[in-house]
Amino acid sequence: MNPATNTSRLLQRLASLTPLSPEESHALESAAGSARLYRPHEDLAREGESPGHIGLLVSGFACRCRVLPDGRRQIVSYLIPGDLCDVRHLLLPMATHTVSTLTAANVAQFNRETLLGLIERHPRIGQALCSLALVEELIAREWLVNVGQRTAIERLAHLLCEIFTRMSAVGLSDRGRCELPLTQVELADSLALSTVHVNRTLQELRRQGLVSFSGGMLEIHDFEALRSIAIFTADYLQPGQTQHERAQRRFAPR
Amino acid sequence: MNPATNTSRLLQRLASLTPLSPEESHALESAAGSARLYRPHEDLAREGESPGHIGLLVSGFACRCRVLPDGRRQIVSYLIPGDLCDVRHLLLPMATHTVSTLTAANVAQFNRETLLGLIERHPRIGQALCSLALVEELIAREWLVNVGQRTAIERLAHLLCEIFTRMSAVGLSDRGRCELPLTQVELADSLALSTVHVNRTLQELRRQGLVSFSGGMLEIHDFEALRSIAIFTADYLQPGQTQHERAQRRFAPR
DNA sequence: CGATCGTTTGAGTTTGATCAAATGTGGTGG
DNA sequence: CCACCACATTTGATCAAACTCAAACGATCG
Repeated sequence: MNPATNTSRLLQRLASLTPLSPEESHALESAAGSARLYRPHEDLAREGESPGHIGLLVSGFACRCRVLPDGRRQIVSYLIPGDLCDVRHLLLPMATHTVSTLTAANVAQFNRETLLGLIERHPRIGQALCSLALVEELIAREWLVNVGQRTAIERLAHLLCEIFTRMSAVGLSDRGRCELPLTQVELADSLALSTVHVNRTLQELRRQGLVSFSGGMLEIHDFEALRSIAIFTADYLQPGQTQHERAQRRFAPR
Repeated sequence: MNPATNTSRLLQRLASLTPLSPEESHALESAAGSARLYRPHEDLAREGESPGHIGLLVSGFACRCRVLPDGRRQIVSYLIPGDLCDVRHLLLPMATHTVSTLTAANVAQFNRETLLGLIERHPRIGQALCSLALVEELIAREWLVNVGQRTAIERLAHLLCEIFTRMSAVGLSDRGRCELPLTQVELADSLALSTVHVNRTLQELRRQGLVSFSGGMLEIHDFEALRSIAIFTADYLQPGQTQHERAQRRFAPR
């Protein structure tokens, strides 16, 4: 891992969806504003507002969530380094979800107008960003399947597989381990389970020797077994790959 | 309602997101291939395949769903007239969901290359289509909140509110009524409930005098009450509107 | 050294699932 | 026109996954 620039993880992800020329990459890179540091549990965007810039999570974790008037909360996605807070605000003015940091986080800002101008000159960049948004949609759909059809243990296993795979894709995993600074309350709000049940389900995964999860660190001891419990496939995370490429890498992603 | 052309409902929806010039509209209109008629329960796209064209549902209903290897099925969205089957295949080659008709359906085909060429000449069209995809993402997220946080009766009420609002937006509702050719099995697979429970929940909505639903026709007797049970707001369906516009129309959508 | 936050454990409850069967409702073909 | 079939809806009875409530335990921190 070379020392990451603000945009390097984003570019890494874009490259796997829509190949960008060096100039295009560079143009995007230089459009990024300097990063601002946020503290844990600060809001990056609030439901109903229309921010004038697009944030790029450089480091740290954040989540996107919706809260019903009576307090029920559903986390609808996690943001990891390299994720854009809201590509959709380029085109749709109003935020329909709140985005909050989970940990301290560095967020680089793209000015909305600057980015729109950039896309006009480099349509490929627009395509790439749009692809990124489409992948987010696939993830949202997979979460729906998860919460709708899988049992508690399958759900949890699936979430862990997904996050680990995404972390790996931006070089943030190492020998089966990655950072994962989530509390059981947050897991519960993601999986639509109670905290108590998440706790027991986690214990079951530990008991089976599949994962360790404590101190903000996730370690997967047996990815194949976890994946099989979860009925997880990474297709939806790498929709740019053809079947053939995927087959070749089947045993590679660690 | 003037006699609808193949693309008129699509154009109607696009107009509310990204204003298109008459030329742009016309260009898009003439890019549409002739419609093909499908029978009920035919697949328009299959998981894992990469279709060479983009379908536009001209009439009829369809659904997008994922099936787990053991048969559990989650419907992840409904397609109504004016919806594109898969904008995302413009950029992402592989289908991650199966799309099937629910009723007989007319589907106009856009050739993928033609449409990409069109977008190159008219970037605004690209923007508009991208916005459309973003709205689908918002819908998917709302479904996640629905299945994750709402009770059975809230879920069902929410789904009915959503579909009715979408049907209204393309001129397919009339005095509180719209077509809705879904079986209770399909409702169950959308809401992550059992058929039996959907049946009982529907009865409860009927008992409260809120809706009628039979023979493929939905009638909402008290939208306000239904909406209040569902904790429904249409924000996510009309994200192009500013707060102000929405306030003005609050009492208008019928 | 309390205070706060997160995790863990136990006991009882509820929502919605499952199973099984009865009752419509169209369609088809004799 | 009726017998039949497939499919959808409805009802009843039982069951289980996950929830709620309550309390204890454990870290971390000013």
